[in-house]
Amino acid sequence: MDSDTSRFSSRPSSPEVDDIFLSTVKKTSGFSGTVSSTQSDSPPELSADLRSLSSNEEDALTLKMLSKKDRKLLSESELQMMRLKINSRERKRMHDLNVAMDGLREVMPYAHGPSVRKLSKIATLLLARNYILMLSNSLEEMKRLVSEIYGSGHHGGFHPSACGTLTHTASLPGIPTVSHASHPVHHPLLPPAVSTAASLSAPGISAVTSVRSHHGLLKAPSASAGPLGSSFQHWGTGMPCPCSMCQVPPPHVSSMSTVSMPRLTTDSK
DNA sequence: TAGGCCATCTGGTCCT
DNA sequence: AGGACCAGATGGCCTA
Repeated sequence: MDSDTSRFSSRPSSPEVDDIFLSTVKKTSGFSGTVSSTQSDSPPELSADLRSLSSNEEDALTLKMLSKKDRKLLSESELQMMRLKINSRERKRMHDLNVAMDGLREVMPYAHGPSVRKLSKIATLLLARNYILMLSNSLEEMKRLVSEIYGSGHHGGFHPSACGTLTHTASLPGIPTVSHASHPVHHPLLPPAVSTAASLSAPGISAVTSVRSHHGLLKAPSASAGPLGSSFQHWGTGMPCPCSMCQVPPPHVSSMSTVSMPRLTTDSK
């Protein structure tokens, strides 16, 4: 957490500390509104701004910031440095958040590249949520099918739904080892399920365009749960995927899109 | 040009 | 007391 994440800032225009200081000085020296750091590109006259720090607005600002005791103990320059320190922390915190967001984008099943516009934050979160739901459904489907396959050949000796792992079958006598690397290839579900993430790249792009264009991802999730839910046409040669997940989108997906995230659908900023 | 997205500043609140 | 977290405000950049 204490790592220097400012190096990974997705915003190349992220200001250096000196620029931040200049922008803050610039702001507190007479400008009433907040000053975005992007405005600090042109270096102001630092010495002149420092001399003007004792303006009425500066005083009002510092008076609001601190208690009477603090006002007595701290000089204006100390208050200024404290404000810069707070700003720097907040900036770093947001940078860390952006780094985490970039990390999330990297593992999301949508096309990455210079020609593809980066997912917005809200689109990244929504896509990630749908992706997790889709993977969960894939896992459940796999469990169910494995249960059907191996459960029918034994006398109730296998209960994947209870055990929850595919590798459990390895302990059964006479049953070939089943693992993520060697699952049965005769069933149509498994290859698509494993390659689902890669095959969802195109839907990911549609998610981007959807959000960018008319926020379809945010306002009206379809019955197929948005870009991921509507994109289960990953089964080869244009034929629909035979797995039940592709046939029947889970109802809770769309419901959660609107119920569990009300602010996303109603908050218009 | 309007709207979306974003970074930053700022003050308030909560936690350790 | 200091730091983390949050939300509002503001302005810049970009795109349709």
